Amino acid sequence: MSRKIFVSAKEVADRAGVSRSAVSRTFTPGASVSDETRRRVTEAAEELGYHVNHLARGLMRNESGIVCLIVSEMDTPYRARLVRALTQQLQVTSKIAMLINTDRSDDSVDQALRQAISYRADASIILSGMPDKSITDLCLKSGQRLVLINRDEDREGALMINLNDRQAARRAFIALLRAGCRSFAFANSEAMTPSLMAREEGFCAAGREHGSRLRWSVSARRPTRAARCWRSGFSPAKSGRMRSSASTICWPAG
Amino acid sequence: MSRKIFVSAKEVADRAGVSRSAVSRTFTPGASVSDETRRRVTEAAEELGYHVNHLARGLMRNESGIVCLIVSEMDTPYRARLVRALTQQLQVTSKIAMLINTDRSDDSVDQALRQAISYRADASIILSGMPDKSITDLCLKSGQRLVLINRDEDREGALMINLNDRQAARRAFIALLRAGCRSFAFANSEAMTPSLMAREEGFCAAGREHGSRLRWSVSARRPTRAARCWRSGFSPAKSGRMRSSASTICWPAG
DNA sequence: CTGAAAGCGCTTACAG
DNA sequence: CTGAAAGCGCTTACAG
Repeated sequence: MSRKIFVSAKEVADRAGVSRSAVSRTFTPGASVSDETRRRVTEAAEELGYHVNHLARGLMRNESGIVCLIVSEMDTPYRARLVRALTQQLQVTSKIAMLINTDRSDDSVDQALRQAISYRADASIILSGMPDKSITDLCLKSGQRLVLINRDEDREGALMINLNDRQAARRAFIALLRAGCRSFAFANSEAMTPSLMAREEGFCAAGREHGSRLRWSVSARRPTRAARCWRSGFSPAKSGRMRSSASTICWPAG
Repeated sequence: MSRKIFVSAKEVADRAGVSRSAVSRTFTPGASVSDETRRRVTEAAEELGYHVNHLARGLMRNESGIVCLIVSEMDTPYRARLVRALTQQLQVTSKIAMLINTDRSDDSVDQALRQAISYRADASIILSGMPDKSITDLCLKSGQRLVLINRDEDREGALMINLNDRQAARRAFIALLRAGCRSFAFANSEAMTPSLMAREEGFCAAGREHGSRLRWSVSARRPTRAARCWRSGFSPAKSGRMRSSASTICWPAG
């Protein structure tokens, strides 16, 4: 059905009147080839439209050049920007990004990692979800690097990149304060993940340090659930509920 | 440095007491293997953490399973959503997306396509920019499929997916009209690409068909350039300029 | 159904 | 610097 016929090194070698080895060397930075040989090979390759087969090269070099980006809901502003930045930087270092979408299903991330292994990715970067320890161990054991971004759980041997939530929330408060806001509300989810709680703590702490003329509230993600609510002085006051489906929002209520 | 040691089919074969062929067949849907052999192979593979090497498989099958997504500014809402939908659908059909970022530089898209060829992608989907004919011809000739999304230029042999700009702009007008808007403005870029002009035409045409009590204006993307401006009855009236850096905007001005 | 063998397109010591 | 040769991990006729 699909008869793919890319030109091979052999064809280039024949046209240039050299060995396949010479062709290979010409496309390997640092390999020893005479200028004359290189010239003839390059010329022949150009005429034929030759491109090194990265599948075969990866097989031999034991290095595919592929880095998997594992992410869910990637059209979210934060993730979209992250994915863009990552793919760009990857390209700068001559790597290439493979993008794998995950969903809410349990083994979604595990499946993604299995794909990464199948394509012998040099590394996998996880932006969403958390895979089973058994599969991450296999990756690590096989020599694949693992990068976890903003993941709560720990994975021995993986590179972890985490946001300092407490500090970030603190800065957000200061920024709002400087902008002239004097009445605040902080809406949080009831998921109570470490990240969410750290943000709340950071924001609250900063609030407390800056006087008591502030209105303060913490609410639930789902409006149907009762929400906790504090007012004035950053201490609980009266219950209320808010409409919000976003993960975490904080805004000046004044 | 990076000693990668993934388990191979040979190891699985040894542990299962069968030939490498049997292992290969077990992981090839539709291949003839006895239940007993399949069971032993599957078990051994599981224990060893074996995963078919897609690099090698792609080499033999002459089908990598890779589809390249070539796109610039992918964190833009429209593109981010498109990339997400594409990667998801690709996964459903057992393909995998390779993401390549392009920028404004001239040969950016050509380079991306060269990457696609190097990895022997089964297909390339171009969301941004337009590559040289020479390189697209090479792709096509090599048997790689090419999909162009919303590209103005034509490329014989490539699958073209285009938005019906005229129709879309028409619908936008109707939607605004139904929402109760009675005074309209249409801001356009001076780039005058076929897409932009088609949108303008569609919007204007719909406007004309719905009476003359409408205010109408077309402006330039760059506020420093003089803008064309029509008012009342959808005919040119008075020049003006507008502040806008967006590509195309239309909004009710009343 | 099964295994031995050839071959995919490359890289890399090895000997010249 | 250069080529012949071995080998990467797989698939697929081929003969049994």
